[in-house]
Amino acid sequence: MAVGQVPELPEVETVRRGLSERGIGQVFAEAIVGHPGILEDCSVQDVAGLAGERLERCDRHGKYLLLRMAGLSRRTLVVHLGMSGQLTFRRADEQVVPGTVRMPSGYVKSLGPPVVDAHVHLILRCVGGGEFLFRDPRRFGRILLLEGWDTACHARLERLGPDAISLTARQLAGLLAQAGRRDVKTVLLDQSVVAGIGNIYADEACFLARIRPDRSMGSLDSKARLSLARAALAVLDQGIRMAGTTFRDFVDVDGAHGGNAEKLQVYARGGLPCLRCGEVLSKAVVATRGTVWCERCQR
DNA sequence: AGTACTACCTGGAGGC
DNA sequence: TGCCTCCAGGTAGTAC
Repeated sequence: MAVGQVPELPEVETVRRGLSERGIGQVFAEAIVGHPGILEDCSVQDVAGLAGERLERCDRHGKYLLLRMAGLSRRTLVVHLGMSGQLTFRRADEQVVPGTVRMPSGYVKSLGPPVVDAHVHLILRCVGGGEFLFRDPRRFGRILLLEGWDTACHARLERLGPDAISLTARQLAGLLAQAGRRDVKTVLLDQSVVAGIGNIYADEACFLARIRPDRSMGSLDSKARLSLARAALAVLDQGIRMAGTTFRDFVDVDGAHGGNAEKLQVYARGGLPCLRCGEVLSKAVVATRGTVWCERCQR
Protein backbone atom coordinates (compact mmCIF):
# COMPACT_ATOMS: atom_id res chain seq x y z
CA MET A 1 0.00 0.00 0.00
CA ALA A 2 1.21 3.45 -0.82
CA VAL A 3 1.62 5.38 2.39
CA GLY A 4 2.54 8.92 3.08
CA GLN A 5 4.25 10.65 5.94
CA VAL A 6 2.99 13.91 7.17
CA PRO A 7 4.59 16.29 9.60
CA GLU A 8 1.68 17.00 11.93
CA LEU A 9 1.79 18.54 15.39
CA PRO A 10 3.78 15.72 17.09
CA GLU A 11 6.36 15.60 14.30
CA VAL A 12 6.80 19.38 14.25
CA GLU A 13 7.01 19.41 18.06
CA THR A 14 9.74 16.76 17.87
CA VAL A 15 11.70 18.95 15.46
CA ARG A 16 11.10 22.01 17.67
CA ARG A 17 12.53 20.26 20.72
CA GLY A 18 15.59 19.17 18.78
CA LEU A 19 16.14 22.66 17.42
CA SER A 20 15.80 24.13 20.89
CA GLU A 21 18.52 21.79 22.17
CA ARG A 22 20.88 22.13 19.24
CA GLY A 23 20.19 25.52 17.78
CA ILE A 24 19.53 28.14 20.45
CA GLY A 25 22.42 30.56 20.71
CA GLN A 26 23.75 29.72 17.27
CA VAL A 27 24.69 32.71 15.13
CA PHE A 28 24.14 32.42 11.40
CA ALA A 29 27.14 33.08 9.20
CA GLU A 30 25.39 32.51 5.91
CA ALA A 31 21.91 31.67 4.59
CA ILE A 32 21.71 29.97 1.20
CA VAL A 33 18.45 29.38 -0.66
CA GLY A 34 18.44 26.42 -3.03
CA HIS A 35 14.93 26.66 -4.45
CA PRO A 36 13.27 30.12 -4.22
CA GLY A 37 9.85 28.56 -4.80
CA ILE A 38 9.63 27.56 -1.15
CA LEU A 39 9.84 31.21 -0.05
CA GLU A 40 6.58 33.06 0.59
CA ASP A 41 6.36 36.85 0.80
CA CYS A 42 10.11 37.14 1.12
CA SER A 43 13.05 37.14 -1.26
CA VAL A 44 16.31 35.23 -1.48
CA GLN A 45 18.00 38.48 -0.47
CA ASP A 46 15.76 38.82 2.59
CA VAL A 47 16.72 35.35 3.75
CA ALA A 48 20.40 36.00 3.02
CA GLY A 49 20.03 38.90 5.44
CA LEU A 50 19.78 36.40 8.28
CA ALA A 51 23.58 36.37 8.32
CA GLY A 52 24.68 37.76 11.68
CA GLU A 53 21.40 36.96 13.44
CA ARG A 54 21.35 34.81 16.58
CA LEU A 55 18.62 32.21 17.22
CA GLU A 56 17.02 33.08 20.56
CA ARG A 57 14.20 30.55 20.81
CA CYS A 58 12.16 28.09 18.80
CA ASP A 59 8.36 28.00 19.12
CA ARG A 60 5.58 26.16 17.33
CA HIS A 61 1.98 26.94 16.43
CA GLY A 62 0.14 24.00 14.93
CA LYS A 63 2.37 22.68 12.16
CA TYR A 64 4.43 25.87 11.90
CA LEU A 65 7.91 26.23 13.38
CA LEU A 66 8.76 29.73 14.59
CA LEU A 67 12.48 30.44 14.80
CA ARG A 68 12.90 33.63 16.83
CA MET A 69 15.89 35.83 16.15
CA ALA A 70 17.53 37.90 18.88
CA GLY A 71 18.86 41.41 18.62
CA LEU A 72 17.24 44.54 17.33
CA SER A 73 15.44 42.95 14.41
CA ARG A 74 13.68 40.23 16.42
CA ARG A 75 12.69 38.65 13.15
CA THR A 76 10.88 35.30 12.92
CA LEU A 77 11.80 32.63 10.39
CA VAL A 78 8.63 30.61 9.88
CA VAL A 79 9.00 27.06 8.57
CA HIS A 80 6.18 24.78 7.43
CA LEU A 81 7.41 21.28 6.61
CA GLY A 82 4.58 20.62 4.15
CA MET A 83 4.36 16.97 3.14
CA SER A 84 7.93 15.78 3.12
CA GLY A 85 9.96 18.51 4.79
CA GLN A 86 12.93 17.76 7.02
CA LEU A 87 14.78 20.29 9.16
CA THR A 88 18.03 18.83 10.43
CA PHE A 89 21.17 20.13 12.09
CA ARG A 90 24.68 18.98 11.34
CA ARG A 91 27.50 19.94 13.66
CA ALA A 92 30.76 20.57 11.84
CA ASP A 93 32.78 18.44 14.27
CA GLU A 94 30.21 15.67 14.26
CA GLN A 95 30.53 12.55 12.20
CA VAL A 96 26.92 11.39 12.03
CA VAL A 97 26.92 7.63 11.73
CA PRO A 98 23.91 5.32 11.56
CA GLY A 99 23.09 3.96 14.99
CA THR A 100 20.42 4.06 17.67
CA VAL A 101 19.36 6.39 20.44
CA ARG A 102 17.09 5.66 23.40
CA MET A 103 14.23 8.11 24.01
CA PRO A 104 12.98 9.07 27.48
CA SER A 105 9.88 6.95 26.78
CA GLY A 106 12.14 3.92 26.35
CA TYR A 107 11.62 3.70 22.61
CA VAL A 108 14.86 3.04 20.68
CA LYS A 109 15.07 5.08 17.48
CA SER A 110 17.22 4.37 14.46
CA LEU A 111 19.60 7.14 13.38
CA GLY A 112 20.51 8.13 9.85
CA PRO A 113 22.79 10.92 8.70
CA PRO A 114 21.14 14.00 7.18
CA VAL A 115 21.06 13.72 3.40
CA VAL A 116 22.42 16.62 1.35
CA ASP A 117 21.15 16.61 -2.22
CA ALA A 118 19.16 18.64 -4.75
CA HIS A 119 16.15 18.63 -2.41
CA VAL A 120 17.91 20.81 0.17
CA HIS A 121 16.27 24.19 -0.34
CA LEU A 122 17.74 26.19 2.54
CA ILE A 123 21.09 25.99 4.30
CA LEU A 124 21.74 28.08 7.41
CA ARG A 125 25.48 27.94 8.14
CA CYS A 126 26.43 28.75 11.69
CA VAL A 127 29.41 30.69 13.00
CA GLY A 128 31.87 28.14 14.31
CA GLY A 129 30.64 25.46 11.93
CA GLY A 130 27.55 23.34 11.69
CA GLU A 131 24.45 24.03 9.64
CA PHE A 132 20.70 23.75 9.55
CA LEU A 133 19.38 21.96 6.45
CA PHE A 134 15.82 22.31 5.14
CA ARG A 135 15.14 19.44 2.73
CA ASP A 136 11.76 18.89 1.07
CA PRO A 137 11.48 16.63 -2.01
CA ARG A 138 7.83 17.45 -2.73
CA ARG A 139 8.26 21.15 -2.12
CA PHE A 140 4.95 21.60 -0.33
CA GLY A 141 6.91 23.21 2.50
CA ARG A 142 7.06 26.98 2.91
CA ILE A 143 9.44 29.45 4.50
CA LEU A 144 8.42 32.94 5.57
CA LEU A 145 10.48 35.69 7.14
CA LEU A 146 8.53 38.04 9.38
CA GLU A 147 9.64 41.33 10.89
CA GLY A 148 9.14 40.93 14.62
CA TRP A 149 7.86 38.08 16.76
CA ASP A 150 4.17 38.83 16.24
CA THR A 151 3.03 36.10 13.88
CA ALA A 152 -0.51 37.49 13.67
CA CYS A 153 0.87 40.05 11.20
CA HIS A 154 0.82 37.43 8.44
CA ALA A 155 -2.48 36.18 7.03
CA ARG A 156 -1.32 32.57 6.86
CA LEU A 157 -0.67 32.44 10.61
CA GLU A 158 -3.36 34.90 11.64
CA ARG A 159 -6.13 32.57 10.50
CA LEU A 160 -4.90 29.61 12.57
CA GLY A 161 -6.99 28.44 15.48
CA PRO A 162 -5.36 27.77 18.86
CA ASP A 163 -2.62 25.16 19.03
CA ALA A 164 -4.24 21.82 19.84
CA ILE A 165 -2.11 20.85 22.84
CA SER A 166 -2.52 24.27 24.42
CA LEU A 167 -6.18 23.37 24.98
CA THR A 168 -7.97 21.32 27.60
CA ALA A 169 -10.35 18.65 26.32
CA ARG A 170 -13.30 20.82 27.37
CA GLN A 171 -11.96 23.82 25.49
CA LEU A 172 -11.37 21.72 22.38
CA ALA A 173 -14.84 20.20 22.63
CA GLY A 174 -16.24 23.72 22.80
CA LEU A 175 -14.49 24.68 19.57
CA LEU A 176 -15.79 21.56 17.85
CA ALA A 177 -19.33 22.49 18.91
CA GLN A 178 -19.06 25.77 17.01
CA ALA A 179 -17.74 24.18 13.83
CA GLY A 180 -20.95 23.90 11.85
CA ARG A 181 -22.42 20.87 10.12
CA ARG A 182 -19.33 19.59 8.33
CA ASP A 183 -17.93 16.06 8.63
CA VAL A 184 -16.11 15.29 11.87
CA LYS A 185 -12.93 14.70 9.89
CA THR A 186 -13.23 17.94 7.92
CA VAL A 187 -13.49 19.89 11.17
CA LEU A 188 -10.52 18.12 12.77
CA LEU A 189 -8.40 18.94 9.69
CA ASP A 190 -9.52 22.59 9.61
CA GLN A 191 -6.51 24.54 10.94
CA SER A 192 -8.69 27.60 11.57
CA VAL A 193 -10.69 25.62 14.15
CA VAL A 194 -7.74 23.98 15.89
CA ALA A 195 -4.15 23.96 14.65
CA GLY A 196 -1.96 20.88 14.40
CA ILE A 197 -4.15 17.91 13.48
CA GLY A 198 -3.56 16.27 10.08
CA ASN A 199 -4.75 13.15 8.33
CA ILE A 200 -3.00 10.55 10.51
CA TYR A 201 -4.04 11.86 13.90
CA ALA A 202 -7.56 12.73 12.70
CA ASP A 203 -8.19 9.09 11.78
CA GLU A 204 -6.59 7.84 14.99
CA ALA A 205 -8.67 10.24 17.11
CA CYS A 206 -11.91 9.11 15.46
CA PHE A 207 -11.04 5.46 16.08
CA LEU A 208 -10.12 6.05 19.71
CA ALA A 209 -13.37 7.98 20.27
CA ARG A 210 -15.37 5.30 18.36
CA ILE A 211 -16.84 7.94 16.05
CA ARG A 212 -17.19 7.61 12.28
CA PRO A 213 -15.08 10.26 10.50
CA ASP A 214 -17.84 10.94 7.94
CA ARG A 215 -20.48 11.81 10.54
CA SER A 216 -21.69 15.37 10.74
CA MET A 217 -20.11 17.17 13.69
CA GLY A 218 -23.56 18.60 14.37
CA SER A 219 -24.90 15.11 15.02
CA LEU A 220 -22.59 14.60 18.01
CA ASP A 221 -23.92 15.31 21.48
CA SER A 222 -21.77 17.06 24.06
CA LYS A 223 -20.60 13.77 25.53
CA ALA A 224 -19.40 12.51 22.14
CA ARG A 225 -17.67 15.81 21.39
CA LEU A 226 -15.81 15.64 24.70
CA SER A 227 -14.84 12.05 23.95
CA LEU A 228 -13.52 13.11 20.53
CA ALA A 229 -11.59 16.02 22.05
CA ARG A 230 -10.01 13.76 24.67
CA ALA A 231 -9.11 11.22 21.97
CA ALA A 232 -7.51 13.88 19.77
CA LEU A 233 -5.36 15.16 22.64
CA ALA A 234 -4.44 11.60 23.63
CA VAL A 235 -3.22 10.56 20.17
CA LEU A 236 -1.25 13.81 19.80
CA ASP A 237 0.32 13.29 23.22
CA GLN A 238 1.28 9.74 22.34
CA GLY A 239 2.77 10.92 19.05
CA ILE A 240 4.93 13.44 20.88
CA ARG A 241 6.06 10.85 23.43
CA MET A 242 7.04 8.53 20.57
CA ALA A 243 8.94 11.37 18.85
CA GLY A 244 6.58 11.41 15.87
CA THR A 245 5.31 9.06 13.19
CA THR A 246 7.66 8.00 10.38
CA PHE A 247 6.46 6.20 7.28
CA ARG A 248 9.22 7.26 4.97
CA ASP A 249 10.61 10.75 5.25
CA PHE A 250 10.03 12.19 8.68
CA VAL A 251 13.17 12.62 10.78
CA ASP A 252 14.05 14.79 13.76
CA VAL A 253 16.95 17.29 13.76
CA ASP A 254 19.46 14.46 14.27
CA GLY A 255 18.09 12.37 11.40
CA ALA A 256 16.29 9.93 13.69
CA HIS A 257 13.00 8.25 12.76
CA GLY A 258 9.92 8.61 14.96
CA GLY A 259 8.49 5.62 16.80
CA ASN A 260 4.75 6.18 16.52
CA ALA A 261 4.07 4.27 13.26
CA GLU A 262 3.78 0.95 15.08
CA LYS A 263 1.26 2.49 17.50
CA LEU A 264 -1.23 3.46 14.80
CA GLN A 265 -4.58 1.67 14.96
CA VAL A 266 -6.18 2.61 11.63
CA TYR A 267 -4.05 4.93 9.50
CA ALA A 268 -2.68 3.06 6.44
CA ARG A 269 -4.40 -0.14 7.66
CA GLY A 270 -7.36 -0.16 5.25
CA GLY A 271 -8.39 -3.76 4.40
CA LEU A 272 -6.57 -5.13 7.46
CA PRO A 273 -8.39 -6.42 10.55
CA CYS A 274 -9.44 -3.95 13.24
CA LEU A 275 -7.08 -4.31 16.20
CA ARG A 276 -10.05 -3.98 18.56
CA CYS A 277 -12.72 -6.26 17.02
CA GLY A 278 -11.21 -7.99 13.97
CA GLU A 279 -13.60 -6.46 11.43
CA VAL A 280 -11.95 -5.59 8.10
CA LEU A 281 -11.18 -1.86 8.21
CA SER A 282 -12.96 0.33 5.64
CA LYS A 283 -11.14 2.80 3.42
CA ALA A 284 -12.67 5.67 1.49
CA VAL A 285 -12.13 9.32 0.69
CA VAL A 286 -13.55 11.63 3.36
CA ALA A 287 -12.82 15.35 3.35
CA THR A 288 -10.80 14.69 0.16
CA ARG A 289 -8.35 12.55 2.17
CA GLY A 290 -7.72 8.84 2.35
CA THR A 291 -9.60 7.74 5.46
CA VAL A 292 -9.69 4.44 7.36
CA TRP A 293 -12.20 3.41 10.00
CA CYS A 294 -13.93 0.38 11.54
CA GLU A 295 -17.60 -0.03 10.58
CA ARG A 296 -18.28 -2.05 13.71
CA CYS A 297 -16.40 0.00 16.33
CA GLN A 298 -17.11 3.50 15.05
CA ARG A 299 -20.68 4.83 15.03
C1' DA B 1 -21.37 33.39 4.46
C1' DG B 2 -20.39 28.95 4.60
C1' DT B 3 -18.95 24.99 2.27
C1' DA B 4 -16.68 22.14 -1.40
C1' DC B 5 -13.32 21.28 -4.59
C1' DT B 6 -8.79 21.69 -7.16
C1' DA B 7 -3.86 22.93 -8.13
C1' DC B 8 0.50 22.54 -6.53
C1' DC B 9 4.66 18.70 -6.43
C1' DT B 10 7.56 14.44 -6.54
C1' DG B 11 8.86 9.70 -5.20
C1' DG B 12 7.39 5.23 -4.60
C1' DA B 13 4.52 1.34 -5.71
C1' DG B 14 2.17 -1.56 -8.76
C1' DG B 15 0.83 -3.17 -13.40
C1' DC B 16 2.00 -4.91 -17.84
C1' DT C 1 13.84 -5.06 -16.83
C1' DG C 2 11.73 -0.84 -17.68
C1' DC C 3 8.28 2.27 -18.61
C1' DC C 4 3.90 4.11 -17.51
C1' DT C 5 0.15 5.46 -14.42
C1' DC C 6 -1.63 6.30 -10.11
C1' DC C 7 -1.52 7.77 -5.38
C1' DA C 8 -0.18 10.26 -1.13
C1' DG C 9 -1.68 15.05 1.24
C1' DG C 10 -1.44 20.65 3.65
C1' DT C 11 -2.73 24.78 2.16
C1' DA C 12 -4.44 28.71 -0.67
C1' DG C 13 -7.30 29.99 -3.99
C1' DT C 14 -11.44 29.48 -6.62
C1' DA C 15 -16.19 28.05 -7.43
C1' DC C 16 -20.69 27.36 -5.99
